[in-house]
Amino acid sequence: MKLVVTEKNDAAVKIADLLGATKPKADKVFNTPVYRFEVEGEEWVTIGLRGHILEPDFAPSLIYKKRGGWEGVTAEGEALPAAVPADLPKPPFKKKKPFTADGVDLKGWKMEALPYLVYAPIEKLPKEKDIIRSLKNLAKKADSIVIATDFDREGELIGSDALACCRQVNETAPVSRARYSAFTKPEITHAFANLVPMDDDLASAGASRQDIDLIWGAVLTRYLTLVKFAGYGNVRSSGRVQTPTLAIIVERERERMAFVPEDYWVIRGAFDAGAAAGPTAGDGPEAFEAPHATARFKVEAEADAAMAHVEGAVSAKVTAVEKKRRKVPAPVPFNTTSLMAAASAEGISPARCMRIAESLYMDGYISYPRVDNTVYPDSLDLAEVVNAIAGNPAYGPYCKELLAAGPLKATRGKTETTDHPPIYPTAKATPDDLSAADYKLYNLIARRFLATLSGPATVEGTKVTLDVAGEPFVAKGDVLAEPGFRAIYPYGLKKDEQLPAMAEGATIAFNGATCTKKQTEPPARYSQGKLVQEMEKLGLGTKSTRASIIERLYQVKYVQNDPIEPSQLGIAVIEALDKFAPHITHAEMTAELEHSMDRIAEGEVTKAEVVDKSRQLLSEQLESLMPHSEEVAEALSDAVAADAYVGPCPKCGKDLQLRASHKTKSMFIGCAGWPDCDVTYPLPKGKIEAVPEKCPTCGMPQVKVTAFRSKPRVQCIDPNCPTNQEPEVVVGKCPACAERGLDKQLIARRNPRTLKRSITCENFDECQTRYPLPQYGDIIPTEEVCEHCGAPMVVIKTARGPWKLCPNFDCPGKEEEEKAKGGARRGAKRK
DNA sequence: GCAAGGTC
Repeated sequence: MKLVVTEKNDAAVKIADLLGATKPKADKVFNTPVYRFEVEGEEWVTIGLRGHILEPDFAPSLIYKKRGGWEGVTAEGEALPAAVPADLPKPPFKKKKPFTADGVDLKGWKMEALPYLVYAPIEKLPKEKDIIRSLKNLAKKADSIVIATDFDREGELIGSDALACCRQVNETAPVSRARYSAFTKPEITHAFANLVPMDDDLASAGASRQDIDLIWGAVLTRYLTLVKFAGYGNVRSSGRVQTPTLAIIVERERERMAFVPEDYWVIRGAFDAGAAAGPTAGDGPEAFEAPHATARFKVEAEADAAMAHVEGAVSAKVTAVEKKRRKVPAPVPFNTTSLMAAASAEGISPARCMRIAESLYMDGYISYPRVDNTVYPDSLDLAEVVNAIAGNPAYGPYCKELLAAGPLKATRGKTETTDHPPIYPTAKATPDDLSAADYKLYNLIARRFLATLSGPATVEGTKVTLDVAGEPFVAKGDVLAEPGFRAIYPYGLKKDEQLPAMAEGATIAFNGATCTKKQTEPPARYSQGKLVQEMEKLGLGTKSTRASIIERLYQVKYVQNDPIEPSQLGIAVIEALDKFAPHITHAEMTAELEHSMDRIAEGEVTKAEVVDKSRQLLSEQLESLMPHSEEVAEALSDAVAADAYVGPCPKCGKDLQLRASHKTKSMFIGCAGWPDCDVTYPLPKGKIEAVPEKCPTCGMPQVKVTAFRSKPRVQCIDPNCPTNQEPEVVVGKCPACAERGLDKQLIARRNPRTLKRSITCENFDECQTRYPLPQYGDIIPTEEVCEHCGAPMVVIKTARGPWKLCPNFDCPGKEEEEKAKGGARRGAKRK
């Protein structure tokens, strides 16, 4: 039997389909799907891994022996050579942690252990135990093994790990490597007819990346976390990719802080081409505004002079009319980065974009979403794809036009790789097939695909120069003359700015001018989409990891909001590392690593040499960091306090801070003077941010509250402040009391202690009737009563519009509603 | 309790 090992299940399916003389039979080994088929009478089986199946970790201890010096020990008790320098101080042999009698405990997070952790031996541990079990089971029976993982460095490493697992149970089966770069019959057939040996050097290059990432990440993360321990769950992480990424964000923030705004003045004139002289009503169809030809006056006196010149003028002369047509080229095919950037502009974060894309891919709606390629391969039948999605009525007519216009020709991007095709739709979907968010992304991908097959858009630009008492004004208008790809791809399209028709030499009405003082703006913060592009430019992360790395920065609270803003903690981490361990804060570390890996792959250096050199460098950086621990600790705790600060405590004057309750995992405001001062304030659900402005009514601090899917609102932290008082609203009669012949009122009110709002019976003690209410929105009673449970219906009026509901959570009507909704939408079904 | 890289 021939065993073929691929990187993912999908690849195992495709290879079986393409090579099998017989139709492959889907089977399972334990819980892992495998595919059996025959080639020239021989039995073949393909198995898909799940990416890396082994994971590096530190061996549990580092031992110093009086004879023989340092030794690493793996979990199995095998001695490993560790590149420990001879002059590394001997650990104090105490029976106390972190140093055990045997040596240094590498699993315990102790500051004193860090210099040893740098040199800790690393072993590879199983990560996907189920898959490894299935793989070994097949390998035992294999006569030969073909490693058919992806054709890149990580693929070689994944394959080499898989082979190591196979070798544990089968030492003799011959092994070869299939190298392919597309799932097409000719490509796969060729790869299996021309098998090559495994490239151990390339796999070593990948393994050195793993080791270096682990060592640097673990040492610096533990350092930052321990230097000012803030309780479990407060990890201050650092890594080869995330830290330089954070540094980019912090650098932009520094530029913004250092920015000195400059004043400038803008003059805008009001014109009306419908009349020969002003003043006119100025709101007719031919009225328009145009700025002075000097877009920005840097000197106020000059702006004043221009204003003085046009003062009293009632007409303007059209001195020039210029029309220019320009072509906007159709966009190029989507790869992962450009998809994330486009989705980010539509309000979908890169991480969310990739989660949705993964699920669309798994359900067969789009092609493989992790690609660098931006050129459709020749093997992709474009017309077939167009036909496949034409069933969506929103695309149908456009698809017809495209197909009727002759052979399809697609735009090409700059990156051409052969691993996967660019991202395109693979099946029709309509808003009824998908949840709203899934469809939004699908729609973007489908429309982008059609746009890449379309012609350019033609924009007609009109530039009209006007003269008002010797002062030049310039009116500009852009109109989409020929939509081209814009007919199907409206993303990022500017609205038409149509100027009224004007002839050169004509006189039109001038309705006066305004002069406005403005200030130059600092460079903008990065949006998540822009940051992904910047990371790609700097070689930070990969198509598969960038989104999750940005998400990680949010998770550890180094950054907040979108556009991305660093927290004080994020800034402090970068400042500390920049000062004492600058290597980790720069993208060059990755560039150097890439270079070293190329050399390992070429056989010029060994993995051990590269990793040892990196260890030495880390050791130096740690040595410069350790003596300044007090300074770093103080900077970090000051930053954390600054991030949490909301204002002064009214009782003791110390800082009021945002805090997380350990018990309920919710946020509240507490005094830094606790336990001496017991002042606390409750907070509503949602994201909370401190704002500098005090409450205009009572002078207490305020917070910005962003509840789920609603607009942010600023509110006073004091529940007793008049601004937080809501009138109690009588919404109707209590149905439970009515049943017992009592006439009791149901009242909507907010509990000042918990801030929760509910409808409660005035006779609650006896009848226990209470209905929960949404946190925000005005409550408006109605005369109606729920047909299912008899509770009074209420209308909630929010910014998103009013909606009527039965407040009873257990109302039998709710279940029916759920049933009616359920199943129709995939998104609802999934969660 | 760490990283970054695959993939679910």
